[in-house]
Amino acid sequence: MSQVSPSPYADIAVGITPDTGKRTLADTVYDRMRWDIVRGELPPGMPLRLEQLKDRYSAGFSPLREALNRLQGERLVVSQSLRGFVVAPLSRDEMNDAIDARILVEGEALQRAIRNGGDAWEAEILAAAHELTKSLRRASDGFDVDMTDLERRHRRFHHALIAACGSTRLLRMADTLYMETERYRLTALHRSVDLGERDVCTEHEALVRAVLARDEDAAAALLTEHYRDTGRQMESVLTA
Amino acid sequence: MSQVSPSPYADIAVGITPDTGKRTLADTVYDRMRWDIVRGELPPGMPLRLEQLKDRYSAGFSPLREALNRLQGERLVVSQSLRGFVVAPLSRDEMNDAIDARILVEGEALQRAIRNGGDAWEAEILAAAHELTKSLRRASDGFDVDMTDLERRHRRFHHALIAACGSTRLLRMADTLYMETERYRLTALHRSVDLGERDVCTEHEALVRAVLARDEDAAAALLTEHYRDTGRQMESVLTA
DNA sequence: ATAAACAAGATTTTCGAAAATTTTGTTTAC
DNA sequence: GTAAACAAAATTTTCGAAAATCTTGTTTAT
Repeated sequence: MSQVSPSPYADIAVGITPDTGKRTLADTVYDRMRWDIVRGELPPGMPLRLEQLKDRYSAGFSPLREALNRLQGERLVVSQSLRGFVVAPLSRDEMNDAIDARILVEGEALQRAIRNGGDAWEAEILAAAHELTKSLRRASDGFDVDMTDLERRHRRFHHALIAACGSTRLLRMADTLYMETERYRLTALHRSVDLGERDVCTEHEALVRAVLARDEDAAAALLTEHYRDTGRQMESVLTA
Repeated sequence: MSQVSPSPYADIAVGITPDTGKRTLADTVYDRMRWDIVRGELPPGMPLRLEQLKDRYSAGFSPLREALNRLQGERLVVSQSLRGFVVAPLSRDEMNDAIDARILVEGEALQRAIRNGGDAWEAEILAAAHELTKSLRRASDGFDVDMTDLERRHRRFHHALIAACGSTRLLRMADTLYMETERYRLTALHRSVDLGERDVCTEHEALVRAVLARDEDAAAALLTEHYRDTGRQMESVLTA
């Protein structure tokens, strides 16, 4: 754990980031806060007091509130009128609900991508898989790996698989669900639960093979298994 | 078209409305604006100038911006940083994407509800169906029917079907997608395209029968057909 | 002791002015 | 005539203070 790199999610559509490169303060705060919540820097259940956020993000009330309202739509924060915002809590039930939804949405998206995807899609999958594998192996060999960078690679891979699905909605739902479930994985990692026992790289390879072979059902099944396995491993971390 | 009744969506979870009955100005504006967009009072593509909204909703910049940011998460408005907000445009592609997503999400939710639902669930479906049918028949008999009330009944019915699915996420996605597709239906109605040719009530009845018979596949198929038919009829309204 | 009533403090929400940025229109240079 | 440069107007975004509401602790009455 090192480096300074910012959020690995800066490109996510859910974020409603602009087409032009321009960014408002609210955009930046939104992005940073999202990453802070996903990685657990702002822990589940923490009350988000405006006065504190003001210092932390060097922003006034308006951009902060703007960011919080967006985050609410992605289930990363919850709010009660007149009683402010809280980092959305984590629970086993919520996790399983998120995983099930992810399997539904990404499963469908993957099948559509397999039907629609072209050469560029295949190429990007291979590129993303390679980049991820390298980082993962380096990490399991005990080297120091930049968490943010690893997370960026991880997301790039999962995004690449379904990128050619042809549906903006499915992609956006997948992005949202990715972040929701990632909170659990990163929390587990942080509490040094070894999720590394499995050979994730091999699972990824099998998935890529099925995808490139255009085997819809096999690919969807592998994806489902992949998520369920991860889910099972993470259940141990959660008390409720 | 008469009455004054407010938004029929006041209860929708997506809206992140509070547990307590309290409401902030932002909550109210959000709710009203959402309904204004869905029913086409604020037409697709319309730029949402803060100064105008200020008068229309009697609110300052803060609650307006808050509402707009939430609406953005539901794809009812789009924004470009520093260039403000616009009512999300309507297009055939978008409509079909929304319908497909709805079939995926509600299909799954319906199947789960059929597996989990109890007596109260069944009862609520019958109640909602009855209330909707009455209003629908009254309308087709040429009587004057309150649009907002009809819309409330319509949503109640579709919500009742999947209410017992056991997944907060699926319910929320369904709510969002409901509003997105409803924009097309209401726009079509407004341009007096006759969507009334079909006997929607009969379709509803068949669906209810399959659901109560706990026939997952038949119910999902009927739901799919129902949405696809409606979609086809609405395509005519759209130029692109 | 318990509960209602009240006051003080903390926090959220709202407002309107100020700052920053985009848009529109005009002028100038080539 | 066309395009760059600039100025004016319109608009969004941000700020900080004011208003509204919730929370906590104390007092008072029963």
